[in-house]
Amino acid sequence: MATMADVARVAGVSRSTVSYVLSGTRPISDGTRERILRAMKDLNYTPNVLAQGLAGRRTGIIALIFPLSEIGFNLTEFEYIRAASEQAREDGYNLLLWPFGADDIEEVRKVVNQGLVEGVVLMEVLTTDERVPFLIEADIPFTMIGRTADPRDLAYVDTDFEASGSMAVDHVASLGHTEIGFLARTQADLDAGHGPVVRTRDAVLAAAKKFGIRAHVFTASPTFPAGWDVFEEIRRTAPGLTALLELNEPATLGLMAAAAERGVRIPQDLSIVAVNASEGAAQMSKPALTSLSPSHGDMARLAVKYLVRRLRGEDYSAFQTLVVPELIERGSTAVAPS
Amino acid sequence: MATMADVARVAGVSRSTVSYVLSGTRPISDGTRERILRAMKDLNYTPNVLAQGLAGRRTGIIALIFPLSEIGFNLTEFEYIRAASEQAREDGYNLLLWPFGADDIEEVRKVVNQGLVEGVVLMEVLTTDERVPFLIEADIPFTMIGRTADPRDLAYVDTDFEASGSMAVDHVASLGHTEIGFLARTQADLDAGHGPVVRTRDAVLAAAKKFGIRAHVFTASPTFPAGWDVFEEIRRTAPGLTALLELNEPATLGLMAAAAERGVRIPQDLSIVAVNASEGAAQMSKPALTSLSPSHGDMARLAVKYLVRRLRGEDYSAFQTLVVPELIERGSTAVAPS
DNA sequence: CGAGGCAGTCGACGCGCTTCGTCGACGCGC
DNA sequence: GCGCGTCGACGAAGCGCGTCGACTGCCTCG
Repeated sequence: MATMADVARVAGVSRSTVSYVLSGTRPISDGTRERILRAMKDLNYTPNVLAQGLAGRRTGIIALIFPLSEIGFNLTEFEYIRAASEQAREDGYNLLLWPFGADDIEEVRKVVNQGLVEGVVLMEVLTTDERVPFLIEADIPFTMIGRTADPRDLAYVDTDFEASGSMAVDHVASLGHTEIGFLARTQADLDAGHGPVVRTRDAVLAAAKKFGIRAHVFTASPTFPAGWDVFEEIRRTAPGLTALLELNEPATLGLMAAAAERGVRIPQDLSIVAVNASEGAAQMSKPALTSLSPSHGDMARLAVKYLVRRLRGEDYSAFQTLVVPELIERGSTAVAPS
Repeated sequence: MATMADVARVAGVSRSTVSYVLSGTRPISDGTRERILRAMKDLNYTPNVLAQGLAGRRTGIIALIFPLSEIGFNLTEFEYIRAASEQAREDGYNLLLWPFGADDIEEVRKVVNQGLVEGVVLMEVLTTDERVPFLIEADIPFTMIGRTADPRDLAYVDTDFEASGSMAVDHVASLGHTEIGFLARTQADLDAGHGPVVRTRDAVLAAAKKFGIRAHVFTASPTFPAGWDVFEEIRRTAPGLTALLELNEPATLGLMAAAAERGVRIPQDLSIVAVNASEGAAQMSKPALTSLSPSHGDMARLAVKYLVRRLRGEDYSAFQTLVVPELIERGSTAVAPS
């Protein structure tokens, strides 16, 4: 591992000169620059990130904080992580993975104080998320995937759940459905103020009211068997229900299996709209689900880009994006049965 | 951000003394230790990782290299990543995510030369994987999830696909099936020497031969529609087939949908065994899949543990684990139809 | 009673890099 | 011909920490 001193010696210049050709902070004549670059090539030189970080302030590392307690399978999370790591690399950053429970905030402070990380991408942001004021107060640059209740001047990328919910209701209303359900995740998620679930539910209920449609809310843990159970619950408590909007793919798959078992046909007897499902997940059933699917990968990439630009000193007050997904009709919605 | 010098000043000792209580390298009297620890608490001191890394040689960072080209959804990968990051944190390490194509090896060298990373966990190892000799030659400590054709003295954790394949065949043979199929992933994966697929296929074919069972190999990309297609292919080219062993959940879901459509009942008309599917994935269908499911999370955790122990200087020649999964009968296998 | 040993502490150097202040050399205008 | 501004390059001072050598008492042993 060659050091900068080696390069300087080989090129016959001082260390600082080498440093300046690397950073471009000061003018260097073409001649010396050439010599230095050649020396770097010859020696197979790569700057030591730690030393750079210590001396300057740039470490080239950003962290992705993701919640570790989630149960059930979650492709969305995976898409976030994969896309974020790819984007980070494309922007010349390393992506550190920090699995934190929403509670151990102090841990975050600790790790940040280590000086390793320049900025942070927060995912699975709650509408009231104590991590946010914490990061602000700690003066750590960050962007969010998701958003708090009032993300005034914070940088974020999120799905427009308000729009999604009302679009979903529009869709089933136009098909003539008059009694619908909304399948959320666990009651705990609702209580915790999980943004996607809460926002979508509220939008669905509001839109339903507007259309004069009866709407029920159901909860289920994101697992296949839970979906099975919730199907029974629906038959029992809302027998007239003909359309279901859902934010819970694993349970929905279970629910569809239960429906098939019971002879309830989809979409003839029951229409289903998947809100915020990834494309892949929406196509993972039979029939494939009519869905509102934003590209979670794109969202994560954008959040990383925002962070990088913020680290470069750009004004980030305008780094706010709400993605309005398109409604894609697949096979799971149809005109309401008479 | 307090520094070590601050702590020393407050505690009324020299910097080196502070350093020694941190590392425990030299004896410190209880009195001074107490004072120093108190000062650290008071100042909210956290050692600067970069400086530690520069001065000593420990950065407390390990990297997880994962392939970025994979298509389709892959819960297994996700489980690896999540579990690895959690384990790393439990062991006091930070986990860096490196999405590398199998080809851009030189990138790895570059990033390693940056001095940031102490060691590497390699996932999705091919039977012939050029990254392995590269890492050996570069003298970078690493462990693998998966293994090369001859992982003689390398540290790895992998599923025992040989055992899995033959157990799967045992199972269907004992149910009286005499013509079976093996559903792999893409032909490209087979050609590339993708360990799980190749090893399982070979084991299945060998076991089938032993039992005098006819065995066909099918390939499909890991997507729902591809499974649909492969079902048709099976009907066409192997109409007598009554059991399918698979290593491709997305396609299997599609295949099952196609089967339902065609009136082929599972398991009465067609038995299915999922090899190496995660528990969650196996339960994500109707009927749930009889499967051989190792815990991918545990495997990743173990790979990280091995790496950490290797970094601590332990002899790693015995860090080799082959996980033999149990066969769990769910609803997708039955006695062969007559 | 003196030599040796050991627990406990300090100072200084170096890890590889950034950056600020400085200086030599050159070209220009008057 | 002299002074001055510019360009290009240099040296040195840190960044926060690990670690080696050395020093100081004090205890032990012969």
